[in-house]
Amino acid sequence: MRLQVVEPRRLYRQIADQIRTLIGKGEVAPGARLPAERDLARQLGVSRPSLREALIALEVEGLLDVRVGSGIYVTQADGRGRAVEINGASGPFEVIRARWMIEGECAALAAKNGTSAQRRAIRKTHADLLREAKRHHNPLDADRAFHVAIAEATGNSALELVVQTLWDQRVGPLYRALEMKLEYPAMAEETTDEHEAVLAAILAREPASARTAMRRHMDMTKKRYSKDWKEAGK
Amino acid sequence: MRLQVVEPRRLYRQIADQIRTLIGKGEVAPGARLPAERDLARQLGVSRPSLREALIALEVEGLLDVRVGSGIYVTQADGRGRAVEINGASGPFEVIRARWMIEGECAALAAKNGTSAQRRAIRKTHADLLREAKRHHNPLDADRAFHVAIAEATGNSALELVVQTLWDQRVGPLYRALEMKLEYPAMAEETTDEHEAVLAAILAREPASARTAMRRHMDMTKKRYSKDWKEAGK
DNA sequence: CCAAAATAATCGGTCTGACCACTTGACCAA
DNA sequence: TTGGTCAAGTGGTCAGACCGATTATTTTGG
Repeated sequence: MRLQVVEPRRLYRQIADQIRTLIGKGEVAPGARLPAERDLARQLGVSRPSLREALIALEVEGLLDVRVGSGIYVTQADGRGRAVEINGASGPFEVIRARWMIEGECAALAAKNGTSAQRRAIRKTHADLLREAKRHHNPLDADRAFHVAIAEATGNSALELVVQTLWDQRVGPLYRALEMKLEYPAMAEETTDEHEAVLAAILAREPASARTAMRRHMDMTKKRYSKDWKEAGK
Repeated sequence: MRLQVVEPRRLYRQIADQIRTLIGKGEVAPGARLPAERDLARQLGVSRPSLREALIALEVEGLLDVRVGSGIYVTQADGRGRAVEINGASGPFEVIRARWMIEGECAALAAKNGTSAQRRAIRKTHADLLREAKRHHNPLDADRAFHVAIAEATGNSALELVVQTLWDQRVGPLYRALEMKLEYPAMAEETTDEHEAVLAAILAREPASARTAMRRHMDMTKKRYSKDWKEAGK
């Protein structure tokens, strides 16, 4: 029996997602005015403070422009900015592809050359990751630590640097828009198996299966991204 | 007459600025917990909804991490990418090893997926490289351009970033000491064959031989380094 | 005595309702 | 036409309350 994970998701994010999707689909034209806060709140079935939190989040993201006494307007620079982002900073799928290649080898090298202390460090970061996920915290930091620990176990600090660099690429606005949609605590559930497969292969000192497990993790990550990519309505 | 537009800054922005400054100055350590919302609001002399709006703005910016029932924490994201650099830049041989792995695949991908325009760009950088070497100039910049052009031809900007990152690792003190010993103009002569083999394989669209040629180039580079390494007398 | 379970204190999440300040546009008067 | 006035609509802010989640503490059972 597969149960759906409950959503302890904060209200303002759900509201922001909804409005962001509306803007993304072009159902509200750039420059257009949104309904008044009170009306919007009533239509969405939420209180005004919650709606305001969502509006402020969208304002910080640069999607909305709130003018006192006048109304809430959709920023006009939207389409332009998105095109630049896609052509500019490394997109999520490019990063995933690169990580598939590089981190797969890292996992193999870690299984082959990692010292027992390094393996212990990997296990520790994995334990942290599980704990964070179980508490419904944002597991991003722990996830990063896990992958970096594996890279560290290759004994090659240049590879460690590369893994860090790629991971930190997700600071970009495109990434953030994507991850806003992802239900991290729920996602952590899905990734648990993949992470454990990687960990097990490294601890067992099996380079080939470590590489396979890591590549599989990347494939699944890509799949999760594409799913939300399409749902976001482009 | 030039007049300045008056700007009645909204409260949540003033609050967010104040907290952001605090974090920037390091007066609250990364990972540390902020006072409870009610306390913070009282200390700042504002209502809780206003404070919450500021917190949400900072959360969207990625500076804070709000955990239900626990507290508000400063994100640890700052400067963690520096860990490797601080602990000493990656050594030359580590970088060569990583480049062997990554640029080998890049060459294969470039041969497989590169557009004709990208291949032309690679050829141009190679021509520049030859010209610089012939004039006994320092060919380092041209060399870098050649490798980056190949990475660019993979069509994956993340890989391009990685190649640049690894190349730029040679700013470290260890590298500098090593390269001081290397007679670059003379070395350029040796590398010419290797570079041409890579170029030819990519232009011929033969992924396997492109990978082999690039790996051979890296092997030879490593050999040149070790030679001077020993000559330098440790 | 210790570990597990129940309890209490703390903290963020959300809502209701109210009042204030600003913007806008209609209307009026000079 | 010009300037002023005013009222309606809108965002800005506040106070207080209740809920659920988390965490530390106490109690309980072995």
